[in-house]
Amino acid sequence: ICVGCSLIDLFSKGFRDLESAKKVFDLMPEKNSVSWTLMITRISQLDNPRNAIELFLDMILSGFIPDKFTYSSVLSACAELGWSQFGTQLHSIVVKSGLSSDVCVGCSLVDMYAKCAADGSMINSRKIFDRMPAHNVMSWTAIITGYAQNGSSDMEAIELYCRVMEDGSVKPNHFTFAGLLKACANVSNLDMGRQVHCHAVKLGVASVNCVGNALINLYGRCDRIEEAQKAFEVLFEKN
RNA sequence: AGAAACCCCUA
Repeated sequence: ICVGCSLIDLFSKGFRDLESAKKVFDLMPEKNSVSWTLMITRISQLDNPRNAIELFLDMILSGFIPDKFTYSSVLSACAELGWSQFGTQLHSIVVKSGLSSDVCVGCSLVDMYAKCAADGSMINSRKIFDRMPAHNVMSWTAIITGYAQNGSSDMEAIELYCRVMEDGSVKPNHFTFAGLLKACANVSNLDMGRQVHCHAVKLGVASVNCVGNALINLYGRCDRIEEAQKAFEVLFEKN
């Protein structure tokens, strides 16, 4: 099984050759939840989340028990498709399986509800977030980005960021800043954006592509072309 | 041996 999994990873991640990876998977004499999850994840990333979910259903029908790795991967596929009904079903299975307290699974649920809410409501996402027993930079980023992406409660994203800073136990990363700057741009809050920009510089992530692009977007929207240009000039990698 | 969060663009 270990050799098969390594081959699947080599073909899919290494050579981007999903077909060969799938052949190895299909020919494996014995499978376990690791090999199933690996194949589901790679199909979701390199092919189509829809096919990943199909394989997940095959996994269940074949009698294998998904674990927290499987659920976070499938929830992420579901989020990408915006399948809210399926997402809710997954949520209830996760709860029944006793996996809902895992931080990765919780993070995936927060993200799924944020992306699947038809009306852009963050209510379900926030409920999951508030009930999570532990948080890390990813769960904070997931909820902040959730508020930033629907555009109706960007101030909440900013308030959550303030809580992260007060708390002090979690260090924001480039993903956090990208989402937060998007929220600032949505409401054209230049003052807040500049403060956030300052923090990003202090933490050394202002030149990371996604942060830099978010800064350019923010300053562009606020008609600050010189500042946008400065953000562009310091990008590590321009594309 | 496997999982989760990110900007802009594509829209």
